[in-house]
Amino acid sequence: MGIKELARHLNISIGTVSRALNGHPEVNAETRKRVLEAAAALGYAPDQAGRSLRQGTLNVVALLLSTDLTSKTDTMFFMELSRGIQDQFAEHGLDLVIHLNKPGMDMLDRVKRIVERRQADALILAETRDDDPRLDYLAGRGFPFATMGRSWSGGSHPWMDLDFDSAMRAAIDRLAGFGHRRVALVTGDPGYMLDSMLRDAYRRELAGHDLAVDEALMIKADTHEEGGYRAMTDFLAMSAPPTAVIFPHYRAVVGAYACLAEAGLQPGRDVAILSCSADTTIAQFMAPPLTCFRLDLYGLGGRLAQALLASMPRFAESYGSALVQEIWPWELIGRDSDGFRVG
Amino acid sequence: MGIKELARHLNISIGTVSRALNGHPEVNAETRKRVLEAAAALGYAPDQAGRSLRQGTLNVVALLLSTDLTSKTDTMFFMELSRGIQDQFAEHGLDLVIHLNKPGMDMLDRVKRIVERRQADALILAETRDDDPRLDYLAGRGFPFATMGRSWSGGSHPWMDLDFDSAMRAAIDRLAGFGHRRVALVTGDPGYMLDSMLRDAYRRELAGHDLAVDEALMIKADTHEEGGYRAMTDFLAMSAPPTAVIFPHYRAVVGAYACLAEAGLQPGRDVAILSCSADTTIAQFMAPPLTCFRLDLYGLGGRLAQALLASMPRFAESYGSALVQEIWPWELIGRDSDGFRVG
DNA sequence: GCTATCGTCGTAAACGTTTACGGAATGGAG
DNA sequence: CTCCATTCCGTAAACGTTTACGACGATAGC
Repeated sequence: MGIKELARHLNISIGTVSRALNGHPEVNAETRKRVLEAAAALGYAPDQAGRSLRQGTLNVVALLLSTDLTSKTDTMFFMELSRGIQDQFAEHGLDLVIHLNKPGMDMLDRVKRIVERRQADALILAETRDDDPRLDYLAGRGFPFATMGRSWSGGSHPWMDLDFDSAMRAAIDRLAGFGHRRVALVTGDPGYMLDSMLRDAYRRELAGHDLAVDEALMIKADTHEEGGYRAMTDFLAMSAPPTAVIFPHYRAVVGAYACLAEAGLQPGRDVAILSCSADTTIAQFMAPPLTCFRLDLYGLGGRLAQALLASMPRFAESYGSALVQEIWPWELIGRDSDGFRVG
Repeated sequence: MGIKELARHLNISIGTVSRALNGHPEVNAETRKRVLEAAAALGYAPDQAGRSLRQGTLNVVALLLSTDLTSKTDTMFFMELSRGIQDQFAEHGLDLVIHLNKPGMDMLDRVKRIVERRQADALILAETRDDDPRLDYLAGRGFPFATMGRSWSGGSHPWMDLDFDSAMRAAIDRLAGFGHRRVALVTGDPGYMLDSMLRDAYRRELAGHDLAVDEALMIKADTHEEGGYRAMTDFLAMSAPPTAVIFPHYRAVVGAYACLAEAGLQPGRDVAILSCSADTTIAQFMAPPLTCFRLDLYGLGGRLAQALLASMPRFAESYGSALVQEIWPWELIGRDSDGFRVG
């Protein structure tokens, strides 16, 4: 069962067995074959704890999800991302541990605990905030980590992010092409980099289309159904409501649709609705189908994992040690929720 | 940083330090206080690998999710469940590792690998199938595990499940009360215990209401939006379509709604739609709001974790060693998707 | 024939922790 | 004072693996 038993069974020393299993060159080809066959036959697999202790590594990477996922954000997004990350790690014998935090718990404390107790070899953070203290802490300790989403400063850690500028340009191009001039934006808390960058891109692209930026049309709301419902309610109460609304978070769109239905209005006919979010199956089954963006989240997760691996010394030989920071494009999928001419 | 350094810093042996930290009784109260204070001050936390090696335990429980989550099933369900499980485990210093499998991979192999490589101290399985080979394997090896969902035989392992009978009774009670006599059911693959039990309960409750069971009204479909769309399409093509349809999986309802909209029909007026699924935020924002069931998934996850703990020898002292198998009730929340009289 | 090199393998230390065992000090009973 | 029990603590072994070091034989160079 242990390596000792395997060695005894083969009349070989445990040192040689270990070397044979780990592919070290200084072992006879025939000996290696015997060892591998015996290991397979006896179902031997090295004990993680022993190996971890010896080489000071756990083969575990933790993914920390910071907000209350199920109630506020898009679980689909993170499931698909996690799958991509995990499959990539699996090829290197690494496990992904997803840490879901209780709403009240401080994220920095959580990170500190994981680092100090050596619960993982590396960390992946998501939903980063501007000036996120977690990043400084990890960088200060020299702990390997990567993030989904960049900071304003860029930073010197690996990350993947989305091209908000081009997405917003495509969105506003499309809406302006339909004749819309009062285009609203509903984001979540701008404390998150995601929402902050969306707002930034929105301002820039409006200006690029010679459209005035009306601060009243930039609403901050919760990123779930009820948030979207309330935001839409606010818009309808205006003296001059927007003719088009961009919802980066698709769950908010569900709320907005409900609000419009109650008011006897129809998305895609009375108000244009467009979502800057990854395309989900539900988007094409909404009534009317939702215009949003195509995004390869599975692939993105895989690349994020690779970027992290490249920053870890033990994988330097297979990945080099380049700093990988990528901005992924996404492609607009026009559907019926915003397809009408105005004015 | 290790326990050695901490001991040297205190002029105490490492044995005593270890005992002090682990709450053993044979250590002076004042010594214990000094140790705890120093540990906190120096930020010492025991190394998992060393501890694992010594006491042959990893403090890790794996949750195995078997189907392709994001594309086929309800991610919300498992996120909420996971949160409950994890929070419960956290109180005992256990980590929850979620293993997402690639669609093509055999589940039994995955389980075997986890057990043989000692990647976890216990397992939680979901989406069990009738005659699931994983259960036999684990029981045979004496490996601690629990399942979300029971088998027909009940089995001698801990599980949590839902009370399908009472839910189906409430659903059919309600629909029959509105005058419906042709009530259809759309489930996923009956190979899964969940769908199998739903079909069973459906048959029984129809009979209990003196309604005939028409096999043509029991459709098997994929449990996502497109599956619901297709099922609804099939119903509408019938010479005598059902006047009410029960969709256990809420994602399928989204597809059904879309199908009805295209046909110029309205849920809750032309066809009654009712979902035997946990209430999600989206359900109340559908148009019309969806009748479904309230379920405390977070609490359920916590109980499932406790049930598993009770089956593990090392936690016998805190949990006894009773076999915990519970069937949870859920409460129908009537909304507008099915609220109309027929006939 | 002596030495150097190479290929292969065994030995033993080390990783950080927990715990069985035994010892020292103390206190109380006789 | 002796003896025993109790309280507290130090010592060292053990968990399963990896790897630095050295050993051994064989081969080659001179």
